[in-house]
Amino acid sequence: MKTLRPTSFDVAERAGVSQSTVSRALRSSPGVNAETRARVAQAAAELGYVVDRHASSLRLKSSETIALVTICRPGEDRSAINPFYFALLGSIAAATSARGFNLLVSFQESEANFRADFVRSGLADAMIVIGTTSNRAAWDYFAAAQASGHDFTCWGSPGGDFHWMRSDNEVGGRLAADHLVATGRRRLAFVGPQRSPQRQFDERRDGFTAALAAHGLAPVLAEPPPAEDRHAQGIAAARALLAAHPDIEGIFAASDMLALGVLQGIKDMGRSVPGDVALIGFDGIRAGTLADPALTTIEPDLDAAGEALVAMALEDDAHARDGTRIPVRLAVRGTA
Amino acid sequence: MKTLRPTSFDVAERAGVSQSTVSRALRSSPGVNAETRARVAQAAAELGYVVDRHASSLRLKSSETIALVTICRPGEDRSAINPFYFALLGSIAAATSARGFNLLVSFQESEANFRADFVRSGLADAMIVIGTTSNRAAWDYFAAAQASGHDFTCWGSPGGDFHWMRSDNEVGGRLAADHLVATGRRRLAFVGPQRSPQRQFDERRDGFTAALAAHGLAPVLAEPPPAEDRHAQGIAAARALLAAHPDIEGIFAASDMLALGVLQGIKDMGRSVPGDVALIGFDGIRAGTLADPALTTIEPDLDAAGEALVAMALEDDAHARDGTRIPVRLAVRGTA
DNA sequence: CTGAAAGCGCTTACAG
DNA sequence: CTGAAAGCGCTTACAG
Repeated sequence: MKTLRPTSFDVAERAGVSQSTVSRALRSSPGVNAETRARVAQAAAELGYVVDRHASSLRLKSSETIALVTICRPGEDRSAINPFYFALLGSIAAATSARGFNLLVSFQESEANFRADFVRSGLADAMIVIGTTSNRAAWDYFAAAQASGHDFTCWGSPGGDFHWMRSDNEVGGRLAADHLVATGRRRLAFVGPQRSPQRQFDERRDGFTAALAAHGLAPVLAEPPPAEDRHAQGIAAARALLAAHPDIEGIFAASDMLALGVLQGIKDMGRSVPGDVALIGFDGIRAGTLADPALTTIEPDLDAAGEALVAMALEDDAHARDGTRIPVRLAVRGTA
Repeated sequence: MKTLRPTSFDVAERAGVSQSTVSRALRSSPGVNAETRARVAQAAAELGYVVDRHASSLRLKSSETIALVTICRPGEDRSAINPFYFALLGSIAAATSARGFNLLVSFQESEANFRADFVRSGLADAMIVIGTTSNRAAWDYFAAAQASGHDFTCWGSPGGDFHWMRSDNEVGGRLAADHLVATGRRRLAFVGPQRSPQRQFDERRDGFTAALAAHGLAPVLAEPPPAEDRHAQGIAAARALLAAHPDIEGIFAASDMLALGVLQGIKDMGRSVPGDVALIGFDGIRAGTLADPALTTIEPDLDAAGEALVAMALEDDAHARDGTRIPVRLAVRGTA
């Protein structure tokens, strides 16, 4: 029942001008008589005319869209994706939309749906890759894709020689250390992957350790045991940590999902938070504010992250070069 | 530094065939010699050739993409979007990708970025609209858009005469009631909007009420007071409810975000969960599993929801007609 | 300031 | 089974 979509020729006929004039008027090209322009706009509105983006993009060789791929864990249920990536997706969408661009999203997890040709097929002008760094096959695929000319920008430098953007992790680690020390905690621990291929967790740990060293302190470093997901890892890590070091007074967890598990683990061990043990996470995910008590965390400026990723992918911002850092802040809530 | 993207003419030259043959071979049209097809595929691979989607879509008049718009609260931070919608977005992405379609996403909140012309501009073959029902201006805009011929399918029937798909809310309400009664609770309450323009919350309440009536019981109906978001509403609602009805033994909240607030509110009143008060939510969001205790909830089958929304939007499933219900199940966790 | 025409890179009906 | 050619709906250099 769909009526044939009107073309610029239909608008031209109705406005009594040529098709070229319709195109110029609608793109607000300079040098179109104001009255003509109004007549065209009028006719277009009456017909419900909208420019065909395929014809337009084909001609202009630009689609004004960004492709965003989110790497998932293999077999992972979509609702189990780390909420941090959904929040990042939202901020990328905002930055994209602010430029009048469209956003194409793709969740990828295995050979069955790996894809990196969004730019080459003309579908997008640039590609951004975010998501879990634990999917080795996915990152190998994207490393190979880059080698064969598919360019992209990613979040968090998951190994490889990628263009990346990430939080100011070191400063975040320092903020966590300083806050814990300022509130009187001395026996501290860092819970996070110690041998991750990516640098993010290392940076958080190093910033934490360096700031503590300035106070003559050294944290216990706890590697979370393998488990179903970050949350489960956090629970197990906290239990083991408190069993081995009953005197721990403060914990800095490498991410909020891990921290939420640690929170549960601390409670499981019969300790109170923040009374017995203070806790600080990293990411600023919404679920942290819903925890009991609400999670104190290091929060990256997500709006800045979305904008910087898009700018860098589009290469239209000389300042958004490799290694730019997204500012973070300490969000003091209930756990520390 | 980007080399000119190769076209089908380049592939044709390299394979020693005509451009039309390249197109046929790559689209696996019938009636192409196997050996020719292999030679073309070979040449395409060597050149890193990928079909230009704009040229292809222009010709085929189909883009094989779905547009998904998510309505946000005005002024809402992207990370504050109800996680249920992110999960739904993920399942829609999965259903879309399973068909080899692309997904274009757009978060909209105010006049500044309302847009409904994805199909008319050729960018997408169909449009799905999800998100908060509390943004009146947005739904007025989409009602007007529909009136002027922009068709779409939405989640939850937010008023208007839309094509919609929603959970089997009544059954969900019944499951909650039966579980609460089966575990010995008699003094029960429903916490949720009573005068919402949309029917979803009413259906959950009605199912709950009807099932209780069969046991000769009637719930207290508590309208959450206005507050910043659903979570804050839940906290306030639980406090007021328990102050007015100290003998309440079980609560069914209209959504998980509300339930998470109710959980906090119950604790604030010095009651234990589920010891003193049992609690059941609705939606099955991830944050519920992170609560302490983990939230018992009514969980819609999101995979089915994504698939049904896409099928209905594409009108390629005779069974996915208006009014189809997505099955729900009771997920028993810690709060009831 | 406006119009006629070429061309973006495909797909497919029409010949052979 | 394969090729030459038309045409999808735009944008813009070229004339006027």
